[in-house]
Amino acid sequence: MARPGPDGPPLGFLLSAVGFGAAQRFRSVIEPFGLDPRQFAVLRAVASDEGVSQQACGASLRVQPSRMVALVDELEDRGLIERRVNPTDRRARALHVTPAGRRILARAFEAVGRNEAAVFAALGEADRAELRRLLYSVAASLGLPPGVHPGMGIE
Amino acid sequence: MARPGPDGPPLGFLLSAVGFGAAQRFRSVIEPFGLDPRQFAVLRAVASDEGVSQQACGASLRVQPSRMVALVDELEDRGLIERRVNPTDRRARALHVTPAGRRILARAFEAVGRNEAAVFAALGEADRAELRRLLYSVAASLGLPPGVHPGMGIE
DNA sequence: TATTGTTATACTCTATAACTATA
DNA sequence: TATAGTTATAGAGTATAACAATA
Repeated sequence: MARPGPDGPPLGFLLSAVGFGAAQRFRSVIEPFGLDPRQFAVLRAVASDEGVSQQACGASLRVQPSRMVALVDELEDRGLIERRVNPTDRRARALHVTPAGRRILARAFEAVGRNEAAVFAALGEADRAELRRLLYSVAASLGLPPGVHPGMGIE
Repeated sequence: MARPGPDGPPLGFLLSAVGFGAAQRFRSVIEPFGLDPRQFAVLRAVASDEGVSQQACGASLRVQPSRMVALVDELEDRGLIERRVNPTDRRARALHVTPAGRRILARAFEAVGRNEAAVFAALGEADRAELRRLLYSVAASLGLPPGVHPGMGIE
């Protein structure tokens, strides 16, 4: 919400509102798989870095250690990831995705991909590239770290 | 967070992350004035519709009635808005911005405008218009109501 | 009987800091 | 002494539903 103008709401307001809408949509798309955005992020991070420690995983996602515990607890209780002992450091837990976790993740990815296609269906190839370029520019201007979604637990 | 690709994160993820970053920035810009985004929205809405009832204001912003009470309480305690009696319906409160409220709002608007200019400084006039057009397209695709920021209290 | 504003309650989410076991 | 993980506790924020006054 910001200064109103003759040509619609301010760009920052529009950007924030559309981004929020996209996040809401994403949440609803993965909800049928029993995942919320943070759980999805952890599952995806562990899948792409098997054996990562709990706190290292949290650090890359900007999630606090004490929140990682509950997050990993839920995923482990549902049999989607495992805590294994790290032979070189017995304080740390090596996180691994189970076969069931991979199946859920793959199906969720498909649903997310279908949703992306639907949301940006009205835009042609050139428009999507243009939107990506413009968003990167704004991200840089805002000082956002690349590849990290803010608001996951640490600011 | 969604399907990773060779040309960076998925557009939906990027959009959500940048939108969140813009919202965070907005929050930090108005924070020195003692306002959070919802208070700013209420103040702005009342300023542009003097005498509006509390629940009508909440409905236009998608804020629940019981939250409007606390929200208006705070603004009233700080002398920024007033609850007056509505002569035609004594159940309703007519909301009005006080002179002090107008001063705060004007100064906050200035700060928000300066921030907008800074955030989009790297984009030329044509790029801003393009970004606006693309965001409108996505907003329509997401089914977002125009002029309303989701996440203020009712989905 | 419906509506405006209000309050009370219970619930979720979160940060903080203390604790353990290892290093 | 420092670190990985865990747990406990207290606080903020919220939705829900009940309530009083008025329509």
